[in-house]
Amino acid sequence: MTATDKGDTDAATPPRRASYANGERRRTELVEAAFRVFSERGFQSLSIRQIAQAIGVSHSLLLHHFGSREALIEAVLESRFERQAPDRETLLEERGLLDALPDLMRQNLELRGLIRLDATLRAEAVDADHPGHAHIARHRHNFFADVLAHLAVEQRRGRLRDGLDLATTAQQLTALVEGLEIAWLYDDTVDVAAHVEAFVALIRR
Amino acid sequence: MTATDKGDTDAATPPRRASYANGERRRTELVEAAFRVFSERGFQSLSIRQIAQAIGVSHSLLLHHFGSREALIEAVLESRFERQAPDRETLLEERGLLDALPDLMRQNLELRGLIRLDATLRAEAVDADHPGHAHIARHRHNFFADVLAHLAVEQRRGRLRDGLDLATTAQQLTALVEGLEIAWLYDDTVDVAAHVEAFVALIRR
DNA sequence: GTCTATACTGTGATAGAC
DNA sequence: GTCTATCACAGTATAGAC
Repeated sequence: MTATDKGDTDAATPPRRASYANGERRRTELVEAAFRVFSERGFQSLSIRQIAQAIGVSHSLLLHHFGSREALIEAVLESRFERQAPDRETLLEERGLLDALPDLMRQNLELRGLIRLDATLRAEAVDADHPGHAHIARHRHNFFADVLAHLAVEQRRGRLRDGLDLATTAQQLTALVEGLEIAWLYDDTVDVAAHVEAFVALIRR
Repeated sequence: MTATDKGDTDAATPPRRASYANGERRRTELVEAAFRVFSERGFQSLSIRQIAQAIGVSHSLLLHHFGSREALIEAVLESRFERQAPDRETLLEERGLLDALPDLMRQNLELRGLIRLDATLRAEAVDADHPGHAHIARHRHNFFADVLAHLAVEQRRGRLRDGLDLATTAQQLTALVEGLEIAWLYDDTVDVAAHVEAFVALIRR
């Protein structure tokens, strides 16, 4: 990450591990470069040639490493989720999803391009034959399952309203989060976190 | 429509109104044909050439009448909203938005392709320079304003929970509707109408 | 392994013939 | 009004340079 990385074996010549080919390293670099481009400019309107130009390589190189434009986008998405994962887990365990969610969303909204990417891909990948369909569907399902599990915990602790249908509530919360992202993209004065908080207050007893 | 077009002073064949050209008629036919295609197959994956083929005309003809693929899509969307408008107004006035909304959504979901079109366009037109941006933004804003107005009425009648922030609630309901459409597109067992109903119950006293 | 040049097909759009 | 070229650009695939 940092340019000042002196420990270890540091060198002008890249250190290689046995099992990882250099290709892996280069690929990661390209993913991060593309990540930066996407965060600023989104990806929807960018051709693979434009992306390559912004990074400073030929478009053929990107194709060589990723195989297709979609695969490149997927790789960037994947890295994005991984990057976020550690914080996410900590927050969830310490404070519970319902309380941590607003902060999690506040944090996400710092990367406008990425939110746009999520939202666009989500809508676009609805078709089962879209290249990113499986990836997005899995991600959505995992989020839904997380919400449902956390709701169950909250209910067991008696912190939810009586008579609440958990599956319904989980579905509502998922839809709310996704819908609010769109609303925020159209008007960034929309306070996503506050709306999520208000919903949580609504289902608490 | 007419192949026999000699001169408009004398020719008795097609009765024309002064301001409406025949082109208007043809355009409407094409919109309806495209509407049928979109309803079944969506539009995301269809090129303008494929749309033209499904209708049985050349792709240039569509371009001639609409100017661009986006404009064609917009025209179809527009006709769709107009088609729905009368029912909508009646329902809203008779029963109030909060109660009518679930039925309205049930009705909409009969046209899967159109819902997909709405959802996709909404995400895609987030960019201010997207051709459909103004159209979608206006439509979203109108819906939000409608919801807000109806909530105010409900509140005045004392039918809402105490201490509810109407702007927040309106934003939540809008996001919920849009988010649930996405959820339903990924899994059509999701009961959109029921979830909306449950949310309404949550904010009622 | 890393990278570029180039060619192939399909896209949205335009110009002009009938 | 409608169609047939034709355009520049897209994503992709391949061959080959270092």
